[in-house]
Amino acid sequence: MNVFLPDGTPLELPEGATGADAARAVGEGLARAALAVRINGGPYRDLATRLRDGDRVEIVTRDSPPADGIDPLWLIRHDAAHVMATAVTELWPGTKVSIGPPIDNGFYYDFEFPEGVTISDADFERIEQRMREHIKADEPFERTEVPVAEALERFRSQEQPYKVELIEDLVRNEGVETVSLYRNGPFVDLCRGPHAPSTKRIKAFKLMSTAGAYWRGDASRQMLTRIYGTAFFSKEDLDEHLERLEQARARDHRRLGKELGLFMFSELSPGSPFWQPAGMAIWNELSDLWRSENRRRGYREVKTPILYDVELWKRSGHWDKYQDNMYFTEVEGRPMGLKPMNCPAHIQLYRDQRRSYRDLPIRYSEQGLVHRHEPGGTLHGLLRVRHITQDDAHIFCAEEQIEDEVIGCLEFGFFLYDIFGFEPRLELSTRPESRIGSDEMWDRAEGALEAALRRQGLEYQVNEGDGAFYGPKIDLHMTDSIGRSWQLGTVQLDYSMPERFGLEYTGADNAEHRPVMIHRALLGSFERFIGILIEHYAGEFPLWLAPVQAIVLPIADRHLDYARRVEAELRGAGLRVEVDDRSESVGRKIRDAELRKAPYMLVVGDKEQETGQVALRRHREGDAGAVAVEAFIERAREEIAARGRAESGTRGG
RNA sequence: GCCGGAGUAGCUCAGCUGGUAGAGCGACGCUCUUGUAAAGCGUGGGUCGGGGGUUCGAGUCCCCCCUCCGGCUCCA
Repeated sequence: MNVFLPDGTPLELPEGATGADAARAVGEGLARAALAVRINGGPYRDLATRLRDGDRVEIVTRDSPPADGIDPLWLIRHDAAHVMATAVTELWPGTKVSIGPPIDNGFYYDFEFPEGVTISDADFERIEQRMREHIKADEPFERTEVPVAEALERFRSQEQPYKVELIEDLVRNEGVETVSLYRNGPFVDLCRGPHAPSTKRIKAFKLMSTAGAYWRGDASRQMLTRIYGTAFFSKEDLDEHLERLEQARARDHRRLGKELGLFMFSELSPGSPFWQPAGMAIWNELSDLWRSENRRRGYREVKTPILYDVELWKRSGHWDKYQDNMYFTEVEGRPMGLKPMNCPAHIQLYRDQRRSYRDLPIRYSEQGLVHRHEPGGTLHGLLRVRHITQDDAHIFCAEEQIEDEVIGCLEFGFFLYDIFGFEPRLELSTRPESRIGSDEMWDRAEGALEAALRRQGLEYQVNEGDGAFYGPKIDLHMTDSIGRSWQLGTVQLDYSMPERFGLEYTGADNAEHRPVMIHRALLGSFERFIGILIEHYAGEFPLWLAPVQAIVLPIADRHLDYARRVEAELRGAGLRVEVDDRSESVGRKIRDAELRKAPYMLVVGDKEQETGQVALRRHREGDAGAVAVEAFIERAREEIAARGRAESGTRGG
């Protein structure tokens, strides 16, 4: 028979030839490099797949493009997961296996170890050693297709309940009659495939960490032990990956927060940052920006209490839906709760007067301090805290104003993100199972958000069932330095709260109408946003955000007076400036200023003192020559006004 | 909340099988007075996360709790 290579060249092969045969027919080199085969532009298939006359055949090697979400690395990571399961089940007989997929940057496998066995990274060496043996043995991955009954019998007799459950679900949900099994060496796994031809294709791998993981992601089910690993086609690629991880760790906001003296945490108030002066400088810049932009866009700033009679929370629905995450106390015998959200407070402001359609939309903004009892195991530096300062706003508007207001919120968000060079992902979250309000309300609310997104031509992903209990929302997500995704902004549409609190406005028809509420946060919270900023800039803030914008470095003690005069002048110009007055060498002062990531170092000695200048040094860029103090001030002011994106802000991106 | 790991000086960390704690950096003092990424010498500094227990004796072994780290679940 004849098959055709990607360039159209025909290749003559015997009947029943496989992808591997085709590769070998082309050349020994390709046969050695071959990982899988694509037939007629289809998905990756095992190299052992039989070809048919007239097939267009493409041999997948490490450099092949992905297809159907699978790429060459996916293959060997999938292989590595099987090999790891092989090693683990040999080392700890009786271990129950569940699933082991490739993921971004690696793979994992979830196991249930025999009673009394716990695994930690101290066991990795043993497991890796055993894996290396299997890889060296060059064991082929052999696919067999077996009837469901046979597969069930096999895994039941081996006491592998998770595999049995997976097969039963495949039968129930997909009506399958056969399942595929893959064997490598002594290990047979239920697996859809595909796999590379043999274990030897795994050229470099490393086990990374262990974790608990619920079976099927369900917290009410068995907790399994997950082992994460990664695999590459070469030792160099693996080393490069490890190096990248190391660099990412260096920009972890918790580490930089400590190094740069931005904030701290105390055991005395877990999940609640203590802001040092340097961190507060960043906070205040952000706050100024936020405040002036809100004002410009027709928001009026308010401030509301943090402690309320629980009656309020019963009325709002938080008592029923959110109690477990709230803090309660008693004041003179009266049950009170700390606010986890600002909306009921803003509703009180709305209700303080009768409202007319002429007043709408009413836009209240607040840097609202809320407390949420986040479970202990979920706290994470500034990114997941219990003490949260939201850049909150609530818009009360008429139904026909919704679309414009939602668009206004999104545009505001993009305006802010653009300053930092952020490109967040949008997600539309729809009605959750546990909710308040009628289906008809939810239809309208979801429809309005979708209409706004479409009108702006924005790309978004739908998260079914992920909405707030009172309404659907559009969320804006960002990724941190080690690839974890965090929600920043949110725009939420709410028909429920206005109803629960009986909000009204008088329409042009002189009848009472019900307003709609839009809940909106753009930075999300100051805490989280600053955490993301620290990682984004790797602590090297643009001038306008830098906690210390310039450090004056006198060459010798006799220049201290002049240094202080420069300091006073810069401070008078509104700059955050310090003098390094230690009796240290210039080299030392520069080194320390560099480590503090100060954008500007101003060296002053005899020459500068005589001429009224400073010797400028830009962070990371070295000596930039002498300039007059006034000229530096001018330059700094311009840079600050531009918010410095071009100067240094993009470095962290 | 769940699984696993960790908590020793301000920071980074050492401390073997139990015998009353150590380094580097920082801090402080003195000397040096310095021209673009670490001057020299010296001095302090620790209820070993907290509480119980075992032991003649606990940083070290056991139990409980707290906090942090990596995940999982959750994140209105």
